[in-house]
Amino acid sequence: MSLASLVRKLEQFVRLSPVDHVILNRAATERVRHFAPRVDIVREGEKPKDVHLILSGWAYRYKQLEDGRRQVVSFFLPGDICDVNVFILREMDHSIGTITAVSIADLSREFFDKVAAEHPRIVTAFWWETLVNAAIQREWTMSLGQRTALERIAHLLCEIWLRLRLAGLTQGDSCDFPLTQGDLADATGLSKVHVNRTLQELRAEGLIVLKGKTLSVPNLDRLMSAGLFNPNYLHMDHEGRQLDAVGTRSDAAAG
Amino acid sequence: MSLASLVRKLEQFVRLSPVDHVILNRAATERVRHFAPRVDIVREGEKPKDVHLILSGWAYRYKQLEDGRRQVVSFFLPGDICDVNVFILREMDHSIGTITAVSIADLSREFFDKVAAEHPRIVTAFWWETLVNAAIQREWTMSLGQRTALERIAHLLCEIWLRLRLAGLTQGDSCDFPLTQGDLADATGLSKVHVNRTLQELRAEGLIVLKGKTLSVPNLDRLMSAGLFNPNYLHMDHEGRQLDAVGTRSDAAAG
DNA sequence: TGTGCAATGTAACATACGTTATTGAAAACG
DNA sequence: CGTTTTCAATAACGTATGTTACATTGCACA
Repeated sequence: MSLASLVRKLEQFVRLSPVDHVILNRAATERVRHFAPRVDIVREGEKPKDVHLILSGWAYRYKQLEDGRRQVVSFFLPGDICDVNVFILREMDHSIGTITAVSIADLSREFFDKVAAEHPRIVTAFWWETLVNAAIQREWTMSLGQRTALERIAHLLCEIWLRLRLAGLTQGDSCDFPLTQGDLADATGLSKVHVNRTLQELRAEGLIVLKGKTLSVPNLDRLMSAGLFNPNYLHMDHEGRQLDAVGTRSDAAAG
Repeated sequence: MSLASLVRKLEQFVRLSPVDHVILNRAATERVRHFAPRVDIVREGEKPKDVHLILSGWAYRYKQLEDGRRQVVSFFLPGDICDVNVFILREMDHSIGTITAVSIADLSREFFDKVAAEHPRIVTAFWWETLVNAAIQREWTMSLGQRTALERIAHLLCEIWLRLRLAGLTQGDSCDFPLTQGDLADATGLSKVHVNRTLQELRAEGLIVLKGKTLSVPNLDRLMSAGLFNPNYLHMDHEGRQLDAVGTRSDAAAG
């Protein structure tokens, strides 16, 4: 399936060899599972067994308090890897659930060990993925702590937009957008009502067109400035790719 | 200096060999730098060169918006490692500044390459550190998105308390606490005034004693329940220690 | 041993956002 | 193909937290 999104994304950063492609391809086709929308893939408290690669569909990571308050802490889009090396932890501290129908490939510990030993470029690529995810999480901290409701939502939409584009999943100025206002509320720490108000405001200013399950962004720059969005934290920089060199040395720390 | 805190922390999780100790010891003494309080170690936009190991003192990671709004996104305590492998990124997406006087050891890319090739247990230990830091960042997202002011501050104090204790830096029920109310405000996304109000409230309920630069926690359980604190995300579990090295299943035990 | 500046403490007032409730329009479903 | 459920929209009202302002304490350093 859409292993393409993963490869496309990783190759933004590190050039992968034909052998690397074969390895990734095998990883992505060996143990595939399918899930319905709005279903849990992994639950807090479970022992993490595999790492999950999202082949298609959207999912999220969330945490919940005893009294039911719930926070979405990240979104997974096609091509995303859930948590490289989680299996070294004893138990999950959060849950992962699907938004749409989702296909995932399970990557075993053995896969990672083998990759670590034999495919340094993939290791580097996975480290990049890990570091970017950490940066995204920091940016969410920033959003929740400092940005207003309008800025938060604009910022989140920009982030999703750029990530989808990197994965090759935007068409012109629009994209699939399966999140409900409730999802946005749980992700931004706002109430559903206020998310609604804020979306109206974004619409009124012509920053977004959001109807059904489709989002259009007529002018990304304007949306970015509404969200005080600085894309540096996504580390998408093509120029940075003198890091091809990275792969040729006996490479960066392993997994 | 207090390389002890790092080793103590890592050995909670992975047993390190005598050789591993030597390696870490060398890393921690070769290139040491000292900084005054309230000074930047690294600035957003710079090219990351080394990884930093905090030998002594407190520091924080923060991000800033153009208009000056500022968010502390994490704290570094003695024994913490800043960002394993950051040097694969082209530029920093945040800054790191000191709170107290700080000593750090700079760990080079070459160090990581060598460790990756020859010291799998250290690699595992560093992965653990990386995964725990990611979990902490998620928990902050949760706090900022869902917890009330009182819960947020109580939660943060519990986290710092447990991390200090793991590093061997608590004395009985009290510890050094160099954060100002302004720091707490920037970390919790609250105003200084409201942090002050909230600290008064925590004091009034006997949950904390905070005076000068010393914090006492007379009853950790009560503070934890005020903050809806569940320590699972810190992954301090000793039982999980049947992990010696990635891929190498073997004995439990440890010092 | 003052003197100055940063940190803490309080009060009065302002507001962005939450809560509850109701309605209509889409989807999902049997 | 009607029925049920979910999702979106909007309004009225409530509150946790922000803002501004100023007084007090503590501590670095001359």
